[in-house]
Amino acid sequence: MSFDHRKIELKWQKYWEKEGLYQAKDFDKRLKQYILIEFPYPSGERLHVGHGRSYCCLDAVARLQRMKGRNVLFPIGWDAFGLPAENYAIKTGIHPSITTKENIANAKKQAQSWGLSFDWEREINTTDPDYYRWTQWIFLQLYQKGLAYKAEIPVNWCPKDKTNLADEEVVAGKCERCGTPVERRTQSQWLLKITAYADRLIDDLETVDYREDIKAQQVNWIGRSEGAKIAFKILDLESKIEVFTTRPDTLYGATFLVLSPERAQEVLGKGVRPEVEDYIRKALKKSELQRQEQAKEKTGVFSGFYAQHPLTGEKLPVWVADFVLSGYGTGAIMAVPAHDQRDFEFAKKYDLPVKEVIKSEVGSALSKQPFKGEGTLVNSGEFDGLQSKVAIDKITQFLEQKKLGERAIDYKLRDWVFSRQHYWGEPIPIIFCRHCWERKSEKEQKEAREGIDFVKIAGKEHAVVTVSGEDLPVELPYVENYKPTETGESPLATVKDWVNVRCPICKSQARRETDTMPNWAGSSWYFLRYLDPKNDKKFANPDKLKYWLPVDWYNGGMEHTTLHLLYSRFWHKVLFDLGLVPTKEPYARRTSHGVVLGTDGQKMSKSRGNVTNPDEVVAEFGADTFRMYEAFMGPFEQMIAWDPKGVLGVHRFLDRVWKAHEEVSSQQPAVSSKELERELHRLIKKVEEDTLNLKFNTAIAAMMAFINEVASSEYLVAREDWQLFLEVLAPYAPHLSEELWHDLGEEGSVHRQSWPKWDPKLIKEETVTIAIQVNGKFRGTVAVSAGAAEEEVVARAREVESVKRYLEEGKTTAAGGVPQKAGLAKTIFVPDNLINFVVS
RNA sequence: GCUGAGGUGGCGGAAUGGUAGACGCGCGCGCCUCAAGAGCGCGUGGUGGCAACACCAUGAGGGUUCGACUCCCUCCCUCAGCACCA
Repeated sequence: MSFDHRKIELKWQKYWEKEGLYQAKDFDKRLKQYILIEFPYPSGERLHVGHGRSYCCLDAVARLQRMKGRNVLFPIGWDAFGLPAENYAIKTGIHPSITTKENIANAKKQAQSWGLSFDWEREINTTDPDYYRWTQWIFLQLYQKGLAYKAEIPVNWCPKDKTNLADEEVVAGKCERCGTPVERRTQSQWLLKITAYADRLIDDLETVDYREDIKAQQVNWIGRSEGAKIAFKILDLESKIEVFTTRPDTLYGATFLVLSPERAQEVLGKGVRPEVEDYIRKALKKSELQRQEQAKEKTGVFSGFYAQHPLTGEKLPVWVADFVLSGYGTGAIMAVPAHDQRDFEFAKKYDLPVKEVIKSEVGSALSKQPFKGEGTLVNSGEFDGLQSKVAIDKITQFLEQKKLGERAIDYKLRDWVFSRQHYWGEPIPIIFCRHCWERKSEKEQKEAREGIDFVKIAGKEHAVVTVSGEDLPVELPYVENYKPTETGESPLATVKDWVNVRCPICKSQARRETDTMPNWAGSSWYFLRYLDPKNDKKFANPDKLKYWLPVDWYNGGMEHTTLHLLYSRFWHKVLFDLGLVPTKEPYARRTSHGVVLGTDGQKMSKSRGNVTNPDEVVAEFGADTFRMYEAFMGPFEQMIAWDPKGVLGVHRFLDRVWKAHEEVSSQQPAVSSKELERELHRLIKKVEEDTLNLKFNTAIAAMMAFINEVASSEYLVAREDWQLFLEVLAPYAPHLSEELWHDLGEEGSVHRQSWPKWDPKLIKEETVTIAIQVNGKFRGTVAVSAGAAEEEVVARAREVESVKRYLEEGKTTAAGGVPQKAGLAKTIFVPDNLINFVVS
């Protein structure tokens, strides 16, 4: 008969909670193991099967590690600031703090119904003032270190969400969240200087265990390239244009310069020809997306100016074109049409000269396409004949000597735009004070203007003053209207008695920063707060940080590789530099679970109607079935479709375990067969190894095979052996294994047992089946005692009927009936495994 | 274009130098049953053959090896990330 999960699951969940089974102990002598899953956003949609994949599988790991004697920390919390709660509030008028609370309560109930072994004592919530107090505090550390600054910059503006976005949040020119094309706007924004950490964010990847593609994505995103900055003098203007290139070896091939529209405006000023001004104005109005869409056809305009080639002195025309990006390098390039695809296309279109300076070995057709590779320099004065690699060095050196240029490294990574003009986020703990500004000496004001310590409000300069530590948190005030504004001003600006505040320094009337932090702020350090969630003196006790860090295993979604993962590594490194955390890297190991697709193989979405609700699965089949299916459905790191039939298969397995238990416990005293004992010990080894190597699917497959074996052996299993099996099952099916464990009359929890030790002697078979090959082709098997010598195996194998005829001299082989002489050339013998007769 | 991961039965997938297809789904046959959509048992890569058995088969082609899904080379395709990044 089938077991009734409803009768057992709640019972054991309550029991575990009462026993405090999953509480991590600070400073315990056992080896620590910090297992982390990305904490969920508590949305109205509840937890979905994708959360289940991550949580259920890592829960099995946590449970296994506990049984292996580790002091396991497996925490959870809520990443609760963000737009959905705010949008919901705008629609319904219900305050986000209320919906957030409800959503958390619901999600928590779900997580508990899955029997996850989280340490609920350490639960955190990023919207809790006791939590975001420290988010604000860390922001102030960044500010004081010069890593946070406010600047007028072009930002990515989403007209639908009415907010600006970090570069990382813009995908193909569209808002990552809602898909609306992003506009360019100039706004005063807070930025975090993540670029200062670019090198370390790349280099330190060497020290951590992340999957290849995760590392590659981070490296690509940061996009470091080495080259040189070279200065070109503009004739008739007292200025220079600096360009960045990774190919100084092609310098002699530069036939014109191109400025981005943004840079052109700066360098050339107002007095340019009308068509140039017109081009610049139009280009600046284009959105990111428009620029990308028009990328196929390059446009540009001659500026009317010429620059001087630093080495040849030639007159090079200066063009303005929007294929040159303002945000990369210096916003200006030297165009080498002979050796760069884009420059080539541009030169062809506007009939600009193409000058070959790199000869390829195979010869090239420069009339049709540029040669982009490395080769030997020609037409390059004294550098002729050098190889590209050498020339890059020599030319750069030469430029440095003549003070015409210098070695340079550039990154695709931009500083992180950190302020949002929204309600539901952490207030940025900054105050702007006019009086403090006026009190400054002229020299101080000049320094401030050159630095970052001032802000213009309504045309007037204000000093930037930090909220002092004891005034934290700056609590988010209650507002009537959460709606973001068209102007991009935060809704907080309307809360007059919150905005107007006494300056903490001079006590005069000042105003608060009304922007809030992006939803990535709270998640950038949450794994630290789990270590000491109730500390009201520090973000965490240093000794606890020392004991628990780094996170041993962090699992989460691939979509966070260039967002959350990069941001939190950055914050951690800043904290490390401040001596506030003991490790350079937060996460020793990072894995990513594959996305769970709908039953139709498409992304799950309400509009497609292919969403599986985990609660329904749990209600019908139980948490153990749900958990095991999540782990069994396929390779953990691979995208995979939800299959209701597969759920059924796992459920049948658990039924068979239940049945086996009844049979086994009614047939006592029984003795396990040698064969079964061997299988059991192999199972222990396999489940342990596979679980730690995230091969959850094969771990479960092995358990299934074992139960099939038990059934075919008439359930003759010794009670001790059955107990071992229940212990092996426990990490994956915690409720059922606990029920059956107690049914055997055992005291205490199965989850408190130590993980069974597999016996290497038992795993070895007494008799082994040797595969027999002739010329590498499988022809039969022979059973011999383990460790049998080659001579014995050869002798036995030769007698096997299916093998014999391939070895007899002068006999005809079956293949095509061609007569062959079978002379034995040699034999390959792999002990306890295989014998291969090589016949000529 | 660059970077990364892949390509194995009807399907999800096992096996990283040694008997390809574990385990699950599906399908077929049988048992149980008034009857099953439940359960149990057996079978299940393809081709030929009554059968024993043989041959073919891991995207394509080549190579290394006694032996290749696995290692090397060339090519094709799929997925993911980035992309006018100079």
